[in-house]
Amino acid sequence: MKGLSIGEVAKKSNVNIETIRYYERRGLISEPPRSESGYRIFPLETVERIKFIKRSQELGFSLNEIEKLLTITEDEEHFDSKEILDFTTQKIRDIELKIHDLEKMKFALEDLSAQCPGLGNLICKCPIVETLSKGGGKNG
Amino acid sequence: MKGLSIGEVAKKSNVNIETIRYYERRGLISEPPRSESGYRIFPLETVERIKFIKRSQELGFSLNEIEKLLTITEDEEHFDSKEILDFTTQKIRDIELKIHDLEKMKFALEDLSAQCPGLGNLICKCPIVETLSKGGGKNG
DNA sequence: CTTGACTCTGTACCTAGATACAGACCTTAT
DNA sequence: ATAAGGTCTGTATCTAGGTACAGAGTCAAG
Repeated sequence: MKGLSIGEVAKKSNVNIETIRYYERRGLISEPPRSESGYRIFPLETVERIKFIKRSQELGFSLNEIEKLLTITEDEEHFDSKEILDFTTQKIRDIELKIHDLEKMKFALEDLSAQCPGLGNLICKCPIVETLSKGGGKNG
Repeated sequence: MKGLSIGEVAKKSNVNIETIRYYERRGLISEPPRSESGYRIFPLETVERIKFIKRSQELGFSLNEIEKLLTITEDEEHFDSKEILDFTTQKIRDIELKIHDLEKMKFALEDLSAQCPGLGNLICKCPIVETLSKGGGKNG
């Protein structure tokens, strides 16, 4: 049999079987061909696609955003250069802001661990909260 | 009156009033002092704290993670240098991976928009999916 | 001294994103 | 040829993170 069963895809991409069916229902992955008996037969790329979806969620994107990202880069049907350009431009900006704020968090944590170099019971007060308070994110 | 009413905090931090009470219940913000009549009186920093929480969510952290982040940087009670160091080290690594993957997504989107320079109906197929497929994230 | 806007507590409800069955049907190793 | 284990559809349930009342008290302006 060429292709993967739903169980194999689940194992390889490290998600629940039901999640795969759920993504199919939502249109995040396309309906795969079926075997004689009606079993789904997934192409290998499905695993990468699901990993991409999962990782994108961890980066703070919703399934709706991810769907948009995926269709805009793949769907040649209602291809519209202007729309793609607007979308990608906005998304790139979003991503830059995310990177920017993550870097601020990272620096704050580095400061924190630098100030607590395993010395025991030293008190260190390094409020991380301020890190995101000026510039960068939507809440500037 | 020194301090902010819950409505003022909601407006300034751009969240629903109920969200603030919810965060208080969850312990993400500490219980504020009350007026004679029982109204909450929030210190100004609460606004920054809530913005931090909201932004952190957009960066892919759960409220549990955010709570940990906040308490570890502020709580001097059960201060434990080893614990802080372990936590920050891990969190810094997480953040670096996020930045890494966001940069890959960004480059993919830049390629995409570079290939579709507003020319109309050109077909461009630049699957973003592959961008996160090797190295970096938890799913390698 | 009342009218409209806020706030209080408590409880119910909502959305996104899964997960978990139930009951029936394949498949495969013994 | 049968029992264990995978899969099917359809529906119900669950968690996280809020939101929305209801009913009662509070405050500020006219």
